[in-house]
Formats: sequence, C-alpha cells, structure tokens
Amino acid sequence: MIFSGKVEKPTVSNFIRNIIDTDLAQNKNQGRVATRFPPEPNGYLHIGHAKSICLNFGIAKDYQGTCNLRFDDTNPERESMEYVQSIKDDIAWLGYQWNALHFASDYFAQLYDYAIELIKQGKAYVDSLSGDEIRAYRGTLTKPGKESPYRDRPVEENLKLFEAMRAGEFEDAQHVLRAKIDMSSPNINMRDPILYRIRHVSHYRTGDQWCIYPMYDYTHCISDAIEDITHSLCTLEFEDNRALYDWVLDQLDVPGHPQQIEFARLNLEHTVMSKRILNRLVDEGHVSGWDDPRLPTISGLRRRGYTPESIRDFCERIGVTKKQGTIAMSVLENSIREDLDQRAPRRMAVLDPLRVVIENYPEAQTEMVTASNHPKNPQMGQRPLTFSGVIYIERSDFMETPAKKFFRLAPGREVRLRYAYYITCTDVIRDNEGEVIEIRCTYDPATKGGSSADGRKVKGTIHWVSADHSANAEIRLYDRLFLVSNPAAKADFLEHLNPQSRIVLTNCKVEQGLVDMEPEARFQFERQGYFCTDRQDHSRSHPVFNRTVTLRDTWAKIEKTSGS
RNA sequence: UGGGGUGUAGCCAAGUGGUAAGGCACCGGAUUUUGAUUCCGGCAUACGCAGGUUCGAAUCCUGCCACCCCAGCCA
Repeated sequence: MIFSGKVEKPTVSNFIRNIIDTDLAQNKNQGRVATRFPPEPNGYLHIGHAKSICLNFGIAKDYQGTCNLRFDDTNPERESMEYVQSIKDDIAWLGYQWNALHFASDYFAQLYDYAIELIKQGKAYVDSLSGDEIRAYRGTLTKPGKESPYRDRPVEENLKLFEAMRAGEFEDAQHVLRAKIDMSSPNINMRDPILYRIRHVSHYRTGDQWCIYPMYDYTHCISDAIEDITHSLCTLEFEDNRALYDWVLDQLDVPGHPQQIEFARLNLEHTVMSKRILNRLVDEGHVSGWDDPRLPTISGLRRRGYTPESIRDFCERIGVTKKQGTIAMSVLENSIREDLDQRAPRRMAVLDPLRVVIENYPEAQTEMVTASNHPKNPQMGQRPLTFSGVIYIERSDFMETPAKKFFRLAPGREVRLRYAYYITCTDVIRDNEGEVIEIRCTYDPATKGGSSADGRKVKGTIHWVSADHSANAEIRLYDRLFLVSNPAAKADFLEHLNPQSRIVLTNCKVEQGLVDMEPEARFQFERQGYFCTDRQDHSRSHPVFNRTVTLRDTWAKIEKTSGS
C-alpha cells in the first residue's frame, strides 16, 4: 500500500503478538482482543510511555480489537486533572483514539463491594498493626514473615471495622485491609498484601467521598476484568505481582480473567525516563518545563519538532521483548530524519552569518533565482529567491587557510551559491582585532542558476541569503541533555548535564518567507538540519526556530578524524 | 543460603531441531547544485560458559556464570 510516498512496512512480530496469535488460534476470549493503556495521572508522558501506547493501541488496531484509556488514579496524593488532560492530549497527538475512557476511581464503589465479598469469604481482614510493625512482620527476602495477631479476626468484626474505616471513624494508618494469603510465601507480594489504606485526602475526582483508597494490586486486576480486557500488558517490574493479580481474580466472581504479560520498559541513552529525575530537572530549573525540547517527554519531543509518525516508527523499530536494554539515541534520530527528509520543505538559513560583498555585481541590482522546495519531490514546488550583491553565508563555510579536504570557500577558491552563481573569494576584511568580518568575492554572470556552460566543476555548494532580503531570527540548537549514556545510574547526575545542550543563536538570517509560518511548521534548513517554528515563542515579529536534529555530517567526521 | 526474570554483533532484534533475517551504528564505493538523500558492497564459522542428547542444536537436557526486579499503607 502506498501511503504518502512511503511503503507501509509490515509489523514485525514480537512475543506478545505470538501469544495473541496462539490465543486466537485456540479461540480464547472468543477471538476478541482488548487492551488498555493505564497511566496514573501524576506526571507527563514520555517516550517510554509511547512504547506502551504504541504496543497497546497498535495491537488493538492490528487485531481489530479495542484499546481503552484508563487512569489508574487510586492514590489521591499527587494526581490531578491537569495531568489527565495532558495525557489525553499526548495520546491524541500521537495519533491514537481510545475505545473507552475509564478511571479506576469510577470503580471505587464496585471495588469496595468486592472487598466486602473477600472479607465474607474469610480471605481479607482488617489489620491494626502499625506501618513499622507490618514491615517487620513481613520478613525479608530470605526470611519468611509472620502472621499478624489480628489475622484471625472474625468475619463480623472485619466487616464492622472495614465499614468504620470507610465511614471515616479512624485516623490515617490506624488500620488497613489485607488479603489473607501466605505470610511465608517466597513471593513477598503474597505475604498478606495490603488492599486498602485510610487516607483522609480529597481525590481530584471523587473529592471527599472516600477516605479509604484501594491499592494498585487490588485495583488493577479488577479494573481490567470489569473492562473485559483480554491481554493486560505491563512492564517487567510487575512480574512478581502477577501471582497476586491472578489470586484476586480467582477469589472473585468477576466478568473475566485477563492475562497479564510483562515486557521490558524503554531506556534511551543520554537521557532519563525516571519521574523522580524528570521532576527534579523541571523543578530546579535545569530545563524550561515539561515541554523543554531537550526532554524525552512527548510534549518535549513535540516542541522539538518530532512528528507523531517518527515516534511511532521508532517504537516499531525497537521491538518488544523481556530483555532490558538501552536504545541508542541514533535510532530515534534516524526515525525523525527519515520522516522529515521526505516531507520537510527545504529552506536556506544562515545561523552564523558572514557578510559577503560581490564586487562585480552591479550596485543596487537585484534579481530572482528559483529554488526547489524538495530535491526529489517536484510536487512540493519551487520558490523565488532574491539575489543581490551583498549576501550572508555561513561563517564555517569559509576558511582563510583551508584544511585538507575542505572544499568550500577560501581565498582564490570558487564555490557555488546554491541556485544562484559561482563566486570566487578575492579578499578578506578584518576588524581591529583581526577577526574576519567580511569577505569580498566576484561572481561569474554566466553561471546563473548554479551551473556553468563550460562544464567547469566546483566542488562545494553553499547556502546563502541576500542581506537585504532576509529576516532576522532566533534559532535554538538542541543537543543531548546528558554527557553520559546512563545518567540515571549516577548519584550526581546533575554533574553530567551537557552545558551545550541548548545554544540560542539570536543573529541568524533566514529566508524572508520563513517568518510568516505558523507554529510547528517543519523545514530542512539546507546543509544544517531539520528545524521547526517553536510552538510557544515563534511569532512574525520574533521568529523562533528549534533544531530538531542535525543532518548526517560526514564533514564533521572527517574533521574529527583528521584531528583539526 | 528466598522468589521472579533475562543472556544472539558496538546498540536493538528475528529465530520455536535442518545449518544465524532486519534495523541503528560503523567501514568502503557510485550518483549528487545539500559533505544531505539515494544506491551498491562489507560487517557473528557464531547465539553467556561447560558438558550431554541427535545424522543435525541458538533452538532439547544437565550444571555453572553474569546481569535485572521484589522486603511502599507508590504505581
């Protein structure tokens, strides 16, 4: 299938899809596939969540199934509607539509009823040990725990106590509801896990309706079952929780029993995904906010210029396994370059301008040259550019004493100005400090458009803008946030922040037409990289562009290896 | 001296007893009015290690090693 010039790639198999294929072959769940994405609304989504989103929504789509969005909002402490909204926005931006929208908090009443049922069955009890005591009684990794003295309270007493807990008759932490399983289980999750805790905190959705809140292990499985989820996908750290997930559902008469399958979460080199660290970076002002273009948050990537397509492509490429790995940033960069190469119109922008006066160009004359918007896609059209006798070129495109293999402008050398003329450098002008502030050139009038009838070749083609026909712009260059590949592993991760992760250039010269672009417009600035107008700060009077990613740069490699 | 997982190239990853896909990265070369793109070629006698079963093992068996997760009234 042809799709915007791109052949859609077949989805690669992974172990979860293999499980589903097997289930389907056996007509498990009557051939139905239902997944869900269950974030807690206590933070912003990042690229790691995107992996889970693409997995869950992608499976639903490919198997004609459904994927719900469910907010796992069982801990009122740090959840809010603001997070709910940002999560919904990010998922929609990524290009996914949820089948149904649910909140675990909508199940509070049902969850409470199921807890009563558990108590009646003698499988849950109210424990009145303190937090410290509960921890001590739990035992350790290698030593079994011991049973609470309250473990054998009669059902009636448990019922009365639990109702009193719900009625607000106790202080926080005075009692908890626990499952009665096995205090000597080698799986610590099964040592009478806490099901409910008392928390006199108002919830962003249920207000003060409840003062007891159900725990994750108890809530998640029942929520999945209520929604008739077939495959409950989560990350590896929940592997040990699966026994409890199954235990709870086995005790109760719930609509279904979803299968929990765990996969490895995403790790990316040179950045961090942990909520704790992300929070510090934002709170302490090391970045400008949750949508700082250096952050791996969805809103940060969006502001940086990443497309939803590129993020989906990335998630496709990295695969889904149970092996904990770390993906190189180059994989993400490759995904966005590949996408933008095809769809981003080309423009010329000079980031570090060097003034060039063309001495034999008739003074005050201007003329139009034609530039194509994409070298391979004529349908993207062309645009006229004004050429004149005073232009700006990139300072790095000129070397007074050229290094070996440098084939751009240098005294006595000829280069092509893209789409315009061949020019030859004749002189160098310096200021009092000896810094080159201008160069003088001559142009060959017979090379208009950038080619010569005599077949003479020039090795270099450089970009330019006309001094009087360009606009000033601010351009923000972004690079990896951290210098080390795994900053989260460093106790002093702040010491490893890349001081060059954001460089703001305020004296850039761009094609005039660029200032009128709407926010989030994406371009390739030829020979530089892909850029987008900043979502927040760009305006016609103050144009601001963010560098999404550089172009591949063979010259930089040559420079590096030749050590100059 | 507990339990649960995972080991295929620098980084990901297919592979499910028949002789190691693919991507990223890297290295060559061709084309090129972007040192971009594109294209061609190279890149694991080898699948954590050691044994065993088999005509045949990355795939099965045994033992060992390494790494990750679990002792919140977080999710």
